[in-house]
Amino acid sequence: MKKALKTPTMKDIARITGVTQATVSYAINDSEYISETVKKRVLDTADELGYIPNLVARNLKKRTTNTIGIVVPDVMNSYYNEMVKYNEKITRELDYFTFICNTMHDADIEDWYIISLIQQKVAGVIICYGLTNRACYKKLYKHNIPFVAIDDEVSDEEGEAPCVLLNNIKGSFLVVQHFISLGIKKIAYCSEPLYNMALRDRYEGFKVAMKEFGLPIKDEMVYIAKEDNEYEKIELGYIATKEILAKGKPEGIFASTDQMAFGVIKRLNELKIKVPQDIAVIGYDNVPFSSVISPSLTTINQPIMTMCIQGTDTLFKVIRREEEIKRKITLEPSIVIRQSAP
Amino acid sequence: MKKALKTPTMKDIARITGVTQATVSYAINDSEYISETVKKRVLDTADELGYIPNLVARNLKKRTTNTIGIVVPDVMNSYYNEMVKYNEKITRELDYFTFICNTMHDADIEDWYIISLIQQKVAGVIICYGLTNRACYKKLYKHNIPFVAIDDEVSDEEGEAPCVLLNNIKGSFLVVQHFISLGIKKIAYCSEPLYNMALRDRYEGFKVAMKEFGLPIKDEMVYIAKEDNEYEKIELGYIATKEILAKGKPEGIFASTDQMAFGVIKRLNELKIKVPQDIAVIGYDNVPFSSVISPSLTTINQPIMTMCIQGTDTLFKVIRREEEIKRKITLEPSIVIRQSAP
DNA sequence: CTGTTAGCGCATTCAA
DNA sequence: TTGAATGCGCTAACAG
Repeated sequence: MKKALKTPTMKDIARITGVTQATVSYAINDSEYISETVKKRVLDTADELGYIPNLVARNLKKRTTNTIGIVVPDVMNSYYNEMVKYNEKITRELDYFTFICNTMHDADIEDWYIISLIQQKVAGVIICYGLTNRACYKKLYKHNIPFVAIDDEVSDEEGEAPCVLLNNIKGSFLVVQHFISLGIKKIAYCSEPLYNMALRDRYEGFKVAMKEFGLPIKDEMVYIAKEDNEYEKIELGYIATKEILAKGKPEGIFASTDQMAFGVIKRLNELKIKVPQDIAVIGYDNVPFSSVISPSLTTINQPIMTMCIQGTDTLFKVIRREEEIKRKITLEPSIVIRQSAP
Repeated sequence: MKKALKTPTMKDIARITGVTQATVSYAINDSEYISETVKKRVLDTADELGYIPNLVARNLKKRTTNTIGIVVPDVMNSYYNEMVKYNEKITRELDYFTFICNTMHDADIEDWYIISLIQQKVAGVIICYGLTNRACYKKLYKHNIPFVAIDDEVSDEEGEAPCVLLNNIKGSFLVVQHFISLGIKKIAYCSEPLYNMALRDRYEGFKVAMKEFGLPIKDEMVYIAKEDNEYEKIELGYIATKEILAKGKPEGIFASTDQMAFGVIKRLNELKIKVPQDIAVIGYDNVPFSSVISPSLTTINQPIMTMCIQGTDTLFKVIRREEEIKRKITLEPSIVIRQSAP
């Protein structure tokens, strides 16, 4: 059990200052039961020694940590990393640390991370966009780790947990509605694999809306990717467009994520098909780039900041045992109209 | 000191199996000095109880942890988050955990994170794109936390550390060279604030190359943002373009990052200025979107994957005390020619 | 106010 | 091979 050079501990400070280690602890933790003079002496030598508290020891003693885990499919995806950024900020401001858990929708990686987070004794976990491996929810629940799910619903059987939900059904409805308001009825749909509830709901919402407006859904106008391990999301949209155009002539393409929509537009641009004149395109997520691409992308905006604030807020309430919340919050999306479907 | 419900510990397993806690430890850690029969009994009850080792305790005992910190300016930036993703992957495969430290170039946040990482007793730190607060390097060094700097150089005075460097001077040279090969001599330069070595070197490289090719650098053709707290990078490029066009008529614009280049193109598109016919644009970083935007972006490619592998590899060598490395690795960039400057 | 004491859960030395 | 004992560095009763 070799180890780095020793860093000063409370014991060292105690020895030098001529008090007990407990007294040092009081001083460091600014206890009210300690004289100013002793405190000053202790803190001065602590300073001199460059003392930095050992959180591992403190955590062991307190039987809890000031770390949380954030589980996310892919930090490289614009939509997901926005979530990471906001959450990191909120968490940091509460003096908590964040373990980043990038799962790539892989059930085994999810499992490894959840187990490891439990071992690390994290105070809580934020799960963004759902877990492929549903058994993981049970593990967290069983081991008493508070968690919130953002944009995914956790059933009571999997472990009661607060959720911040987005009305994805409504979002898809807004898309179809907008297409129709443009006089577009031949609408194609493309999506990455239906990994999580959000994607399933978007697809479901599309079907519901089409039905509601009395429009048929033709199989050849729907492209749901099987596996995307080999492709980037953008590439997926590109491929989807190829497939769709090979089989039919839509007037509008609804991509279930902006990333895919970028691929769609890329392909259409290459084919010199005019967007939106020949084919209009609508995405979903309103990632920063959607306003940069040309034509700029009409898309569905999600209140990500609000989702994070609500989610983190709820998580910390549970961590602090202020409430035993199982509340579900549902937020509403809105449509952002830009050039690709004006 | 309230606490969550108790989870089973080695002691519990010991009591139930009728052995000592030490024996349980042997079994769990697969020690060679334990009989198969006892080991099986122990592991079985461990399983039954759903035992999960407490890493906090283990870490305290071993006086080291299996966590590292990754310090990065902004996970929402495509260029930076690629680094996070690769590093997370490599680190996870080594059974290590990653604390994400998002600094937004803020010296205070950097300081908070570095101090906290020391408190958390991380095994090492990966610093991407440099720290604004140079004193932080000294702290890590003083507290004996191994670290590597990626795309930043750490002086010996700040604490000797291995670095993975990129030849940013060369990258800028390639840009200027390419402009000239296109017959473009009136080249404008725009950059976000010169936070780190990479950005300073790119600017420096631009000046050096211009000089080498005998071209003048006019003040009005250079836009270095002062502060960008209020703006997104893309917005910065947008603003920079306004400023530059107000003062002159460049034939080419060199943006020090792709993000800024996107803003440049956005503005030019709005003004119906044709890219590259009227003004050619070259970025830097080769982020995934650079191939998606239209016109697609000519840019400088950085071997990010290699940087991560080299960086992490070096860090873990130091962590394992295999070598006391202070080596500096320099990688070379290359130009990717696309439509914006064909 | 300060010292004494007792662990937190685990790994590891030394005996047996 | 297993048990007993020790301590990692810290917090928090409790006693004085």
